[in-house]
Amino acid sequence: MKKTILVFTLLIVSLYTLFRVSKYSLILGETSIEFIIITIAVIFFIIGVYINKKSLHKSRNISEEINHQKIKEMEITSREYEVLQAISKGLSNKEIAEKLFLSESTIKTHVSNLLVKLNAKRRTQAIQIAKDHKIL
Amino acid sequence: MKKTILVFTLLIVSLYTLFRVSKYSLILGETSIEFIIITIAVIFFIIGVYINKKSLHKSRNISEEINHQKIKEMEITSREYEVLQAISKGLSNKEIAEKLFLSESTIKTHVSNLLVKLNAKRRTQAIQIAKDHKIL
DNA sequence: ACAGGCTTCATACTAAAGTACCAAATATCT
DNA sequence: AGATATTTGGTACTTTAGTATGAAGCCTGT
Repeated sequence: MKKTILVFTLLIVSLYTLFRVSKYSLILGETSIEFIIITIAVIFFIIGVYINKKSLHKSRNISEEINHQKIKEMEITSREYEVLQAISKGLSNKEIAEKLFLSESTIKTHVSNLLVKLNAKRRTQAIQIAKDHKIL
Repeated sequence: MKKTILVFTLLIVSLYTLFRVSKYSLILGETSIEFIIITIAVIFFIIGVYINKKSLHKSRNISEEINHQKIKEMEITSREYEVLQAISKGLSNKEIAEKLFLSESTIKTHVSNLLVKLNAKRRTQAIQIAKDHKIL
């Protein structure tokens, strides 16, 4: 938000400056109209590229962000989500159990519940489905 | 390539048109210099946004493209790669076998070889490693 | 023609993954 | 405090995954 305001302020200031410069130049007869037009064109071309890059960058990150709303909708609990993340990293149930200081039985329970909630038959499918829903 | 040429051609034409219009307008005294500047600014701003969007789109796709070179380096054969893709979609060995009209034994062999080549212990880990190497 | 890699498949096995069902401790919310 | 959801864990079982080994047919380059 702050950046947007800054950019637009700079835009207005540069526009105003261009007015003054171009007018003085014309009155003094030193600069040709072609030069002014080219200058303006180049400046605003660069501004266009810059703003677009920024906005695209943001929207790209948003699209790759995790959909927390969807996690709630699917009724995936926080512990289950931790297990899901571990699965996507390629860990086995035993490894996940060690990582979270739990028994393998517990992990199996979580995984089983996850598969039902994600409507998956296997953990590999769960990864795919979770990524489709932008949960991972 | 063709599009780039088209865009630059349009750029030159529009620039030339602006020259003519601005000159006539000034001579005739009908249009203010401010209006011309704003027009040019807007047009080139839009052009900047457009070109940037195009180029970013291409570069983004390139960065997310599959690293075919890496596949060769890891000595993954074409059949093995097909199996790898199927694994990442969450299919079981049986399902992969049906999809490729092969026996489950064959798929198991391919998977086993894949795990060695990818230095993975499980198929889920293979997916993760493959994505890290931009093979998937 | 022959070596070498690729693909295919089988058997026999071990290891993980996943299901079903139950039970208890812990939070959480009203 | 009591209902509810979460988290944890167990047993017993079935299914899938993965390993090891061997073998045969098929291309490809020499």
